[in-house]
Amino acid sequence: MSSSSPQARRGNTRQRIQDIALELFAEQGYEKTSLREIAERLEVTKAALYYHFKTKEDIIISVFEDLTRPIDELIEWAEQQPRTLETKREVLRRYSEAMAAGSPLYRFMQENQATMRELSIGETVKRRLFTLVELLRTEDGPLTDQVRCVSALFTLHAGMMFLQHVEGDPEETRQAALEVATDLITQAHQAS
Amino acid sequence: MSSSSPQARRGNTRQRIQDIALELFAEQGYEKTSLREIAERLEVTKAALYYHFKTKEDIIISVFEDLTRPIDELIEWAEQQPRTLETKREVLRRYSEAMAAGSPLYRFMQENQATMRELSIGETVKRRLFTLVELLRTEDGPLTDQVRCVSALFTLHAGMMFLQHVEGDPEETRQAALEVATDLITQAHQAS
Amino acid sequence: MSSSSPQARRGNTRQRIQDIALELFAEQGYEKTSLREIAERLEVTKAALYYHFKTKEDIIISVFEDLTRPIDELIEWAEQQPRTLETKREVLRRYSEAMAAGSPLYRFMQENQATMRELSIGETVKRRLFTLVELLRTEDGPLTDQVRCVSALFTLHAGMMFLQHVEGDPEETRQAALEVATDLITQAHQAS
Amino acid sequence: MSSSSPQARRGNTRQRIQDIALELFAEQGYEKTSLREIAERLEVTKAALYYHFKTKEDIIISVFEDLTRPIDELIEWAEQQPRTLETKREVLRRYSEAMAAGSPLYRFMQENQATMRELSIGETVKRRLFTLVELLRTEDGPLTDQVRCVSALFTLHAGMMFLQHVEGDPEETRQAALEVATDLITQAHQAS
DNA sequence: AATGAATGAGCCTTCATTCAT
DNA sequence: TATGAATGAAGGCTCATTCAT
Repeated sequence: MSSSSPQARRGNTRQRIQDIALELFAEQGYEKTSLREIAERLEVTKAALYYHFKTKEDIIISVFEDLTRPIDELIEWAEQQPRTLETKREVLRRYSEAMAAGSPLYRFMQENQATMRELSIGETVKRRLFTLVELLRTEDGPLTDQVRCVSALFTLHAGMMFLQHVEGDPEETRQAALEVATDLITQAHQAS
Repeated sequence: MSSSSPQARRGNTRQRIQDIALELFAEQGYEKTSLREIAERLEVTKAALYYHFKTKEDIIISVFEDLTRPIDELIEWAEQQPRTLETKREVLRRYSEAMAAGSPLYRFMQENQATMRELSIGETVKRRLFTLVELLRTEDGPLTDQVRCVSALFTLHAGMMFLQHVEGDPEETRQAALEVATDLITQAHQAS
Repeated sequence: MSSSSPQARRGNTRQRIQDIALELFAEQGYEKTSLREIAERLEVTKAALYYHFKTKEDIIISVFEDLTRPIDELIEWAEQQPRTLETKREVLRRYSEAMAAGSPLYRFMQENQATMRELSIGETVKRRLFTLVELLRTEDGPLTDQVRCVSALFTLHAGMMFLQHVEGDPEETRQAALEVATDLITQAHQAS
Repeated sequence: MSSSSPQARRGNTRQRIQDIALELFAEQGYEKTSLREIAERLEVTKAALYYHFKTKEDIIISVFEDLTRPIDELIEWAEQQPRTLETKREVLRRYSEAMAAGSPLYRFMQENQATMRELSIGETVKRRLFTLVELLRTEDGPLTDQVRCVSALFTLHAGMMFLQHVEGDPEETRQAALEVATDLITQAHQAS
């Protein structure tokens, strides 16, 4: 699998910490995962983690920043586009892709919302979500249409998290979720 | 709100523990809430908690059992009904109501999924969710329709959790979410 | 020496922690003394210390408060007396006695000044010392006389700390230091 | 003050380490100052410190040796002089000057006595102090006169440390302290 | 019905130090 | 003349839990 000779590990310890940490955080939750555990899996000492990251929180923050950059870029892009239906569809498409690419992180965020709220990145996540909704929704439309936009986003999440446990091919499921989500914003868009 | 004179508290300590515990668990998360904190808020000692509950987990379990009974009853009822659209609508309606009635618990479960998975009740929650989906969905329909059913459920959740932070009147929002969810299963139902 | 059967220790653990802690702090310094060490000497666990005190700092603070009360009382008393030479002599006399009574603490404070400065009590100590000087000195006298008053106080400290290592009978040394200190303030008092 | 361009720093790193270390040790205490902190202030790595000094203790020792040489020379000189009052006065004068010249170190030693005791130089300091007292005092005189000699030394210390926080011009204060100290040994000398 | 006192395990973090490069 | 990467030991502190009273 991954090379495990001490020489081969040189120079990429930081990356390895991020990988293992995310894996464990997603699997067991943030608070239930101790730095001891992460260190053991990497066959280094706890102190080595502190050479690369200032705190436990720092580890998840760094992973977060790496893996959510696409979302930031998506938002930046979308803010410059006209608020057309096609733009909204593209937003959902790219959002779905970004989630698929960083799926363990998104799973982590979904399942550790209480933790996220106390983390310094929690605020960022929240703001980002609101901005995204803002980009999808139609101002002054009926309440149900606002809900449909939020629902579209949550459908993508559901597609990633929940549905994967049930249905068959992940990619196929993701596409189906994307279709349903697109349907929802389409309804909302056309109503107004 | 609740009576706070020492005499008035006599005999209902168990209930008070459950109330405060749920409040704190929902607010700060399960692991971040210590028994010390709960005890302090109740102005009793930690040891007193152990008179009423065997473990920390026991507290949340007991709350869970009290507040999710309506869901169990809903499932029992639905399983005896014909799989008509009207039945499905009724399921959503009652599910939405149950969530509104025990909202701190549902918020807790949503925001502490990682924790729930390790708790003994986690399995129950999961099974219940699957059963609910089973009752809503149409077998052998296209994948998108299956997704729509799951999405309907998640829309109700979104209506409770996320939307409350944004829109105005909670009850109005809940109704809107219910309407969107009903729409979704209606589409799914009619397609087949 | 002290009773060491578990029964006999019941109920006075708090006191025992204070005693041993002060002893170790005075012997090895504050930072060099770990809670583990204190706990081991008491044959309890570290956690037991935390039942009785909120932090390590809390331990030394509580000892400090117990053992410096006489100084506070002395200051209160002195502030109500006329600023006569006799009053000043009495201040020195009682100060010397208070130090003798709580000598390990005073040794600790003298030898851990850098630490004291960071502790919350550091400020108190400093203020108290200034007040004491204020009570002894003669306003508007020549600078040398001000120095003599400070010097008198330091002579008492020297009598406690340094001289004990050298000369013979502690009590005799203390009396000698007191005499020299009294001489110093007498000179300062009469000059003006 | 000190040149800070990288080129200018070449070759005097050792000196810079000593300077910053002493500054921090005096400011925050020995144990509270970490090598990381020193390295950061110098904008080098911790490992660089180990190129110049074998251990943390080594740093303070080297500073100590540089700055206390005058005292050693003073003692050597005094031991060859007749035990006259004039000699004693000269001892105090030069001692006071040496302290003024290396004041951060002397402040450090005063405020970190507990630490000093564990350091290898602690013994040296103590021995030196005893020798100094020996040179000032009059053998076989009454105990109070012995105390006066010790008190004279402590007065100089007080003049450096404590009084600086209060009175105005440092140099003036130092002179006043020297005068009081001289008075004390004069009394002691003449009594016999 | 509840308290006082304590425990054992574990947590995050920091430190002085080392060594190959 | 220094750095990058890591270690071993320890530190202060918190937690869920227990039990005699």
